[in-house]
Amino acid sequence: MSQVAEPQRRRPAERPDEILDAALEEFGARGLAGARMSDIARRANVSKGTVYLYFDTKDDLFRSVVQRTIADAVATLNEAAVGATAEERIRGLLPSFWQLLRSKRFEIVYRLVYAELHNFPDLMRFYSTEIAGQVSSFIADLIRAGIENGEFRTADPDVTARMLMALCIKHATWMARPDLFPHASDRTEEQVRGDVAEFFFNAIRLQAGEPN
Amino acid sequence: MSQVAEPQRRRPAERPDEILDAALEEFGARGLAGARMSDIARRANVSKGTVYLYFDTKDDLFRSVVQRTIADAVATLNEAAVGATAEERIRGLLPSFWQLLRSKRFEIVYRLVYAELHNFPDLMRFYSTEIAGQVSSFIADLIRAGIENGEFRTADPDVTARMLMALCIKHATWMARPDLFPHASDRTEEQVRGDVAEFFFNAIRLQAGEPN
Amino acid sequence: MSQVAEPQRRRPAERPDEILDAALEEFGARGLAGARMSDIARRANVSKGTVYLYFDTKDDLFRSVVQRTIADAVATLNEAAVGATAEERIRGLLPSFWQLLRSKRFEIVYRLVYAELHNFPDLMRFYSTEIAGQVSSFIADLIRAGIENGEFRTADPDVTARMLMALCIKHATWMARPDLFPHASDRTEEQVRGDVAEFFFNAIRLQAGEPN
Amino acid sequence: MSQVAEPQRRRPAERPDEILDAALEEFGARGLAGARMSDIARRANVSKGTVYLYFDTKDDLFRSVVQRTIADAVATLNEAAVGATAEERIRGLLPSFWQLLRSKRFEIVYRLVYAELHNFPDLMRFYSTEIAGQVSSFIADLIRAGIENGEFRTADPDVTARMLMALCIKHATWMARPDLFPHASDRTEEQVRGDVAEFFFNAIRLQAGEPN
DNA sequence: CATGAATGAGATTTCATTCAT
DNA sequence: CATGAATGAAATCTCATTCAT
Repeated sequence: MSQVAEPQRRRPAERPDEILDAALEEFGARGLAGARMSDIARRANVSKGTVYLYFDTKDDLFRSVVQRTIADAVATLNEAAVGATAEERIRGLLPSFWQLLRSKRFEIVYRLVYAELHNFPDLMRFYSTEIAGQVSSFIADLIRAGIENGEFRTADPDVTARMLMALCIKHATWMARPDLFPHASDRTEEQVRGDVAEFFFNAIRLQAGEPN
Repeated sequence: MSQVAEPQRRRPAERPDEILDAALEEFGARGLAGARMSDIARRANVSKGTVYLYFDTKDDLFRSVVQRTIADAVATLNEAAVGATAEERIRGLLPSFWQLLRSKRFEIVYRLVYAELHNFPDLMRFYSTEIAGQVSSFIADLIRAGIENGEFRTADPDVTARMLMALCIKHATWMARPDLFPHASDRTEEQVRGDVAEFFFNAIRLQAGEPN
Repeated sequence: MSQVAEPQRRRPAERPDEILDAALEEFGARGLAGARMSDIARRANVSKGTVYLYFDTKDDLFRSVVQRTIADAVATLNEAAVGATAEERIRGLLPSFWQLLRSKRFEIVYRLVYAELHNFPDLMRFYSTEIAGQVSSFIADLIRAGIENGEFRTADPDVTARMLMALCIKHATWMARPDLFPHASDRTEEQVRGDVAEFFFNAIRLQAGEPN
Repeated sequence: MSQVAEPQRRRPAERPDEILDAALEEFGARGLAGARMSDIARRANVSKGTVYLYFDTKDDLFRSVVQRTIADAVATLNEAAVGATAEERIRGLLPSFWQLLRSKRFEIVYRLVYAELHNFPDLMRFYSTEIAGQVSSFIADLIRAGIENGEFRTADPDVTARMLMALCIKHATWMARPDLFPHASDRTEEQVRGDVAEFFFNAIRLQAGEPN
């Protein structure tokens, strides 16, 4: 009888995630110091007090935002790279790596990491081992295999892996900020990805008749 | 309404530059919102009020810091790239480009630009045309020449220029923050520069007997 | 970034009014520029921040102080002026007009209006139409009636209304500031009011046998 | 030979007056607290330091501004009031009194006195005895003579003098601020002065056949 | 659990005043 | 005498954090 359209009251289990989403946006837009707890709360549709129910301080919230995204990103890493040749396996890996780099969430966190991780040494360590380390050695392994089976020119696999990462990360950054970096505004997402792959394999592919 | 000032002892024309230097450091260490005008003043060995003698607001100071560095960087661009072949000319250009990227001042401003230029549309335009645009087309011209004279594989010169820039910028970034990006901590500055050059020219050099 | 707040103890709806009262006092004592937000807060028994919860800026607070008092004053105007003759009706109006002029709140706001309304054109318009306009034409109407029924000498009713207002306002001002204007320090409130009324009616009363 | 159009260098004797003039304007426009020493200096075409050569503090400058104007005003008082009857003598006095009240300088100082003299007890005393006292008793004397020679109705001369002052001051104020007090915007300066005089003498003139 | 009024430390900015030149 | 760069106390305003309800 008093059951009249009394809308959603609470969904406690989702609260923290909603707050983290809101925080990601605000930190992304204003930076750590510039973002306001009250704006984060408003964006998450909760009161200021509620944020403090789940996160002790602003720094703690920031930490959680970064950590969650890093963890998610690492999970993405499990994508199997399949294929007959090393090149095929690497080509298979690229789309999901690219997708990660181009996701809004990662774009923001990458920027925050770059700009603000100074004062969070623990987060810094976490980031550098989890992301930087894992991806790098994953790719390096594929390259090493390609060198060993004669597909690729002899070179330091780690060094070469970094070349690929540099190309991908920087181009993804540029695509994400056409305002700041209008470099490639004439090319599509797919074209850019193709450009990078072509360039990369041109650099490492063993040419016919070339001694290794 | 009453002070016991113990005022100035010199009045050098370098005041503004000293303040800009101090501001660069503080903005670099804490970001735009995080840096305190009082710390900037102290670092510049002047009082808080003096900063406001030369810069109207914090934002204005930030603007000036970025602008000055961009202007300096662009000036660096005049380095003539000399050499007989296109490859030689590009190799000649690399050291000064690399030096710019690795300079403390540019590293900081690049980070600030990346993190905070959001709210400074005019600066954004300035940056993207001055730096991004100029450097990019300068390199593209060299590559185009190399393609035309048969040194390099046929490819879009602009696309290829961006490959070089991506490799250089990202590796310079990594070298500047070994804490965050410990990728290449086993290699020296020169080795990294050599790695990048080798990789780049392998990708674009026209192989003997390869049709173009 | 860390506080040991020892916060609120009640949350009455009267907060804004308490702050307005405190602000009135401080603005009255020191003027707009001279009053300090911290003093206003202390006088209202709230913290500095609380004032900003209700009023955006100092100017906004000033505006509200003036506006509230003007609105209250205008409300006072509804006092019906009753009596058989025009003179009786005017005499009936005088006490409440006088009381308004002599109220502490109005005295202060009148002074503030006089000294600071320069920079608040909207408030200025509000004040001049609400107060100056309304009171003036209200009195003029009573005088016009008296002229028409032969009680008063023929004269411009608006001009005559202003004579009454000038007498009342200035004498009220003098009574309020015996330090600055020691003119009438030998006479009581009631005597002054009587002096003004006698003088005024002597000026406008049609003498027996005088042609009109 | 080097005597080329090298403009006015200094006129030390006039400096203090120029500064006082500038200060009057600024204090008038912004109030005591709102006026800035630097603006006063600029308006006087001198440097900030120069102001302090002549006046110890801002308060001191304010004091001097007020004092000079009061002294000038008092000097004006020496205007002899001549005429055969008391009414003629009073009518003769009115123009110069009105002129004083309507002078820009006095208008400003009167406002400053009203708004800011709080914190200057000595100035307050000076003002109230010099201006208020002198003018008041000067007029009262004329009225007393008129009562004694049968021109005016019997009344307290001091009380009656204040009536005249109230009428003049308030109307002058209104004329000076047509924005704030648009009361009499339809009447000319001369009309208003005539209105006041007519009204005043109607109130005090002994009517034919009226017992005194 | 959730709220949001209240707090107050601290940041930006202003400006009267000084004094080396 | 005159200057104006420099000072720093003090004012306005912000916002992370708390806690009574």
